[in-house]
Amino acid sequence: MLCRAENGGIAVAPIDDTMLISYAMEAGRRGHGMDELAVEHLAHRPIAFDQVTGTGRARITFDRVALDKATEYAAEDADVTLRLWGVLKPRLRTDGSLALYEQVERRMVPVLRDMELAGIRVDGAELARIGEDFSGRLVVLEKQAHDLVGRPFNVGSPKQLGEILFDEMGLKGGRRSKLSGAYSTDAAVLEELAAQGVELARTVLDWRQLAKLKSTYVEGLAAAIDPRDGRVHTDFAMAVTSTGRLSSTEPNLQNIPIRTEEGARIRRAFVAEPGNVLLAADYSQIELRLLAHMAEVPALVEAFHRGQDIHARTAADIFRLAPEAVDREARRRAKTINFGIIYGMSAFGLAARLGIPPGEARGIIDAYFTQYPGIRDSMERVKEEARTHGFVRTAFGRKIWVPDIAAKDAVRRAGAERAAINAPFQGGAAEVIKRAMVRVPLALRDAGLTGRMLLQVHDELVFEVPEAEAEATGAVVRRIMEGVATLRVPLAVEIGTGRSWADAH
DNA sequence: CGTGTCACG
DNA sequence: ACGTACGTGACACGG
Repeated sequence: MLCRAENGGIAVAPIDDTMLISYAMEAGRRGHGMDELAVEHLAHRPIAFDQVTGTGRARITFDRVALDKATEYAAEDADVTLRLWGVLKPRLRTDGSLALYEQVERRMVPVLRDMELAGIRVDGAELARIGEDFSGRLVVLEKQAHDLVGRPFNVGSPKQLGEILFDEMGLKGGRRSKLSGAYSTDAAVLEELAAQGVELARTVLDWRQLAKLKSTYVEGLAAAIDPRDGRVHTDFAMAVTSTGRLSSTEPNLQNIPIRTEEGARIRRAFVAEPGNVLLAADYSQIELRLLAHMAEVPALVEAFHRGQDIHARTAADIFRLAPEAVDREARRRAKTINFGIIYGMSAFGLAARLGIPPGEARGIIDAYFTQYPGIRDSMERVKEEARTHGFVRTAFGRKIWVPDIAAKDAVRRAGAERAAINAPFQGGAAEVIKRAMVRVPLALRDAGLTGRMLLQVHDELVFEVPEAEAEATGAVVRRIMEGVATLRVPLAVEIGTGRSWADAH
């Protein structure tokens, strides 16, 4: 990254970044780190960091590396970066990716820097209380599991559990994994057993949920609170995913629980500073809106313009029901198939999700494509584009490479076809929210508002704002987020505020 | 350190 | 006959 020195020489707003230049052109095709780019574009393998600092136990920090070695390493780093820039920068224009890079990706760097620096307040005392509660319940569940089996075992060991369920207890439904030959004991398997009345399965499911929440979130999050400000600062990665999405690490703040009551307690520990509220702004059904737009499906376009419940509308269309005849089950099935379409599903996959025979699932898919023929055509075009060029494009022109589309192995190839179908939706949504992210902070400043953008969770932005500014901030955020793209359907944003992240939904 | 599992969108 | 919905990251287990 080539940067202007500011803030004590810490890079904040790049002139250019070879990682992002590469990512703008070749997402999905390779990694974008300097070493990998140097091998690919300069036929040069840079000095390994491990080689300079030592490996394993011998590793030392860079400040203790001998000056001549440190100099060589650092100088090479600068040299390689400049040479990569000379090769890659001119390609952006001919590749057609210059606008994506300059107007979206590069402008995201200082935006994400501000978000990472700001962090979000997490109530450590509340996490501790949740942890105490979970610990007590885990002890009870563990004893219950041991009693059901008749002896102690490690509830957290899938291997031991599988052998108990399928060898000792002789239960049916044991699927052995291809690689290790171990029985699968994942949630789908245990839910099936629990439905058959196997008490141990429900106990383990409950234990697993609490154990997951306790180790990853209660303890992991508590350890990540910066004692200097009581806040958690994630690290957003801009060039990791194959689709244009961000990712978040150490800690990952893009997978904080919400779906269960126990999970929601964790999210309630994410709070605003006194006098402030958290404001959450979510794009409503953004991937389905992109589907309606890209496949030009008249019924779906109309439904979004009218503000209809899109899953209920789909249910009415494919099951041939009057709108008032759509019950919860029909809507649930339609919702599952709508998601399935976006994921490039198979009849088998849909059958597994709905718990129905594959033949019946096939019938539902046929009805869907009969009702919305534009979607079938659009999916075929996308697969053809992938086979012809090796990449697909989002509605805004980002190339997403799908190298496995040419794989000899049919299973890999089928997986690549599903990824190719999904990429324009997932990648298109990622671009919409990135465009909003570069505009919203400027718009807030222009409006004299002082709130800060803290988090992005794929279709959601989280802000911390003074209570008195909440309403005005929501109006600005909505205006920008809904206005960043003009599609055949409107973009809709749902906004909520509250003392905690859970309350903001 | 690979595998299984599971948290999110 | 096969394996089966897209994209991530973190943790525990066990060799």
